[in-house]
Amino acid sequence: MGERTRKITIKDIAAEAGVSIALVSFVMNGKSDGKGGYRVNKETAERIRSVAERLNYQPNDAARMLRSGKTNTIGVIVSDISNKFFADIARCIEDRAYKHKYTVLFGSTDENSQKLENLIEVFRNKGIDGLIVVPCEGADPILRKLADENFPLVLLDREVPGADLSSVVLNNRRAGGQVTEVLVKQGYRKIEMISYSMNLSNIREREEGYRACMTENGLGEYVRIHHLRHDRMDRITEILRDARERQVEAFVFATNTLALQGVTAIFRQGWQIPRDFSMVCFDTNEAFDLYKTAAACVSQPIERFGAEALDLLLKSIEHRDQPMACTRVVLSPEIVEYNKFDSYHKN
Amino acid sequence: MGERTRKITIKDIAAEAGVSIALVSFVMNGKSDGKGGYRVNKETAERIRSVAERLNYQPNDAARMLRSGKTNTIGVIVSDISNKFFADIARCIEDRAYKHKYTVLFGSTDENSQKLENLIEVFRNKGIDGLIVVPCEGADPILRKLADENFPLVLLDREVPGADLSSVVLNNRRAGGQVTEVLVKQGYRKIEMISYSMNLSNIREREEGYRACMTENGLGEYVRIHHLRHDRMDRITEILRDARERQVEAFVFATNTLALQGVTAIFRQGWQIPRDFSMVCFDTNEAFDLYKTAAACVSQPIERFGAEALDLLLKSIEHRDQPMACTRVVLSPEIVEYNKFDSYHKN
DNA sequence: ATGAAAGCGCTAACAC
DNA sequence: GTGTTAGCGCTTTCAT
Repeated sequence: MGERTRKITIKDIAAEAGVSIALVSFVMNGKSDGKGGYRVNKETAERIRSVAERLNYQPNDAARMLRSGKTNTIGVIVSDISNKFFADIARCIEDRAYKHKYTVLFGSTDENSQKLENLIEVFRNKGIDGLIVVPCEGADPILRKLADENFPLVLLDREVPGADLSSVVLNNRRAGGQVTEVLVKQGYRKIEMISYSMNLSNIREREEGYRACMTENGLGEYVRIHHLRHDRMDRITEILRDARERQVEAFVFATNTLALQGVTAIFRQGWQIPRDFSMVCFDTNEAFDLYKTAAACVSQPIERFGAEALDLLLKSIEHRDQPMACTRVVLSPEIVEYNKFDSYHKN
Repeated sequence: MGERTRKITIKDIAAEAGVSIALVSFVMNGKSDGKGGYRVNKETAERIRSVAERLNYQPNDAARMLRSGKTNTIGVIVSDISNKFFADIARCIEDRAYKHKYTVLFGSTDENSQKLENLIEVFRNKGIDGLIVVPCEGADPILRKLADENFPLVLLDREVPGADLSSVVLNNRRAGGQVTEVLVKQGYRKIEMISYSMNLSNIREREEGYRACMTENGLGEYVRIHHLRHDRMDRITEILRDARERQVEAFVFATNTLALQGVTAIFRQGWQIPRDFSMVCFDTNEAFDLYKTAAACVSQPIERFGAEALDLLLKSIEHRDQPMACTRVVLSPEIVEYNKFDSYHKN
């Protein structure tokens, strides 16, 4: 024990099997079967394979990469990988990528475009074959540059308006409208929205949806969207206090994080839900789920997000030579209503 | 646009600066400053650096790795990266690793030792310099083999009994005892534990802590630990029904996942907390936090988990030559009590 | 203080 | 069908 066992290389296999390293390489890459133009004797191939097996041969990815430029590695950059929504998607992507023999590198921007740029640089040095990105504010020029190089790239969750980039997003406008409608149907009128000040496509569209729903229901006069800076979430308390005075009845939270902050603040004030305020939000969490805090949540198809993004990326990696075809996948939201009369917790 | 701009290599820099590639390499690796034995003319070094900057040189990690065997990449394998506890730790490790110029590869075992083995193989082919692992059942032989090769390895959250491996774990026994004690102090007597059947060091120790606390408080006769298979969580409902009949008063849940399952099942039965049952658990979540569902939670020092594990690993990578020093870091739990009299939600 | 050169392990074009 | 060989970009020893 403690001995370093030297790594087995194709050279060792070649020697052991009494063939050339080229043959080993072909066999190990499955290029021995007709198509590639190279046909290796069936028995020879079998012998090579068995020797490789016996010696427990593991190809050296660095060498392969240096030579072929292919790494079978992709990068996934999200806002915050510890955020449940992104963590779940990341997990789906990882599992699916693994099946395709790809390894995934993860990174978080914390909504900072400088970090995004750094991460992309690091990842590219690692030789990733492609990239899935949740763009943050200010990401546009960075991503455009990538696209101009024809680098395989897929946007997730948010888009870069005006850029021809493949993306997988939710129909946020519809989701925003439908979730607002739940409140309207329940008879609330003074419904306001709590949102981020960040200029992100998904947020803007959710706001659009809210606004449209309100207007269509003749509640245009009550439309009001509060914009929070994500680094100044504490401001939410004063917004809520003010809202309470203005007798606002319900809120649409543009993200789960906002909703969690909001509900926490509401409880801290001694107010209750839905006694003092009603609410709906995007995505769910243990609290809203278990206690039916929200009147409704937008449920996003996590698995499809991951699957579609990865498939799109792999396709784009496969066809790097051809001029990039840009596909836009728009997923449908599902509205989960927590009917208060079904609630475990009688009000 | 659309043009592939060929990657800049040290060769380009050398040509542009009118020096040899060796010199460029030295300068880029900071080995020009006295110590390495190689001293490069200050002006030459400056010239090289400025050319590299101007051409936006990015070293090719694959080449470097092939040549030097060092990748500046580590692997982190947990049970499930989408689990909040692990996602949070992963994020800490990633951030900290990044500062040390390391990249992190993540993987999930789903408590399956076969997956663990596969992941380790894939990661090793990628040439990772070291590994942080949350061992699952059956991981022992796999990890021992790694250790025998003197491969830099740090265990996280759980240990492999009897193996001399570095690890960062919680004082689970103490945590289990202290959190049980909260219930005892509140006057509950028929306190049972809901745990996993998996043979994991952390789980076993939490059970120990519960048992010890009960015994010390003269409640030994009530000690009862229910073991659930993690793939048969639905069984929890019948356990709860039975417990209700036996007039069990409170539960200690061995993990947050178990607690969430348990509380969900309790609510489904129309029972309430703490009216019908009281509970304590490990880690927290939005629901327990917001609604003070649990009487108390064990709070684990997430950041320290990540930091200690990474530091230990980096140290072990640095000293690969020396016989592995095995360090065991045991972190202290913190008990967060949700005093029901402070609760926002009057019972 | 600087340069020449030998590979790391692998792929793929080409020769036999 | 199989073998030979030229690098991929980099680090590092040894000359100069």
